[in-house]
Amino acid sequence: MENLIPVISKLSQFISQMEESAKEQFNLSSLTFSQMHYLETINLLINPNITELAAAMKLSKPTVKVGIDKLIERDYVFKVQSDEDRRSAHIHLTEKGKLINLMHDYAHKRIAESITKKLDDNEQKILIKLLNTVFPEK
Amino acid sequence: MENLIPVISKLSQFISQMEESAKEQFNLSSLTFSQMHYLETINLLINPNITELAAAMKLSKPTVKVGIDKLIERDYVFKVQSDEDRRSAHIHLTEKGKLINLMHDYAHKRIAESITKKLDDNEQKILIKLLNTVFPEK
DNA sequence: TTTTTTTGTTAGATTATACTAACTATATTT
DNA sequence: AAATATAGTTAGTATAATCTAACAAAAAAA
Repeated sequence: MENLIPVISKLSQFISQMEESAKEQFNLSSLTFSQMHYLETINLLINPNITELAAAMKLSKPTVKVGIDKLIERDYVFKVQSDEDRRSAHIHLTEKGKLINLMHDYAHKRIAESITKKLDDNEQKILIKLLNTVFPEK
Repeated sequence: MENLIPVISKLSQFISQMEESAKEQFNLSSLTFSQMHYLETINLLINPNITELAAAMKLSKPTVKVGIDKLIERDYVFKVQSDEDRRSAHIHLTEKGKLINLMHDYAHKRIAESITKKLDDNEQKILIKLLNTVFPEK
């Protein structure tokens, strides 16, 4: 296990670098970190309302309200009034907001490319098998 | 390669989660993301001056000056006047500031543990060997 | 059908983060 | 030695991010 730690450290740094550079390439540098965090959490929770989003992000509801208003103004998200509960609205990502997913996908693809470039076909197969054991599908 | 992308995606998310939970455990939740970024960059550049730090972070010097003043006030960093150039000072992490390194180390250890837990001794050896091929020492 | 709870909002305040312009002191170049 | 450049600071400003308190409207519980 001790031998694994340093290489995890490098892997972790490498992933961060690739995510950072993907962010630049997708012109998402104008988003603050906080705004990225909103978009990522909305994506994760799948169209949450303000209350759910505030709980997940450990922020007050007024804080989240203000943050979402700004993201609406800039066309990253929109609200859909709920049918079941007329007080509530679900927050959705716009096409522009979904760029954040494409950005992550792109980063992951680039990371996968860098890795496969250094391994032959057989090694690649073994690595994929091992990682799938660690992170099983579903 | 296509098979590698989804598992990279999971790995990337898992690493983020572990870093986040390590941040909480090290009582670094009171630091903003921006402040974490200062500490990480100072660590990376090894005691930079304000000008170098501003360049690396793509921020103006007055912005960085204010940010560093706050980190000094909270005892995360300190300045050491340069001998060669009396205009300049190097920024160092305090023991409290170095917590950020311990935090990352801890996260990496936890990640390594989770991975080894799912693999037998032989599989672990192979994984370490493959990752070392991808990220060679030095 | 009242009462209570929940969702979201408004208002008002504080602190963090960022900028440009202008300045001082020191180094470097001419 | 004088002119220019560099490191850092100060001042002033704008916007982002956060909070608590108080409220309206709707839903749920009594």
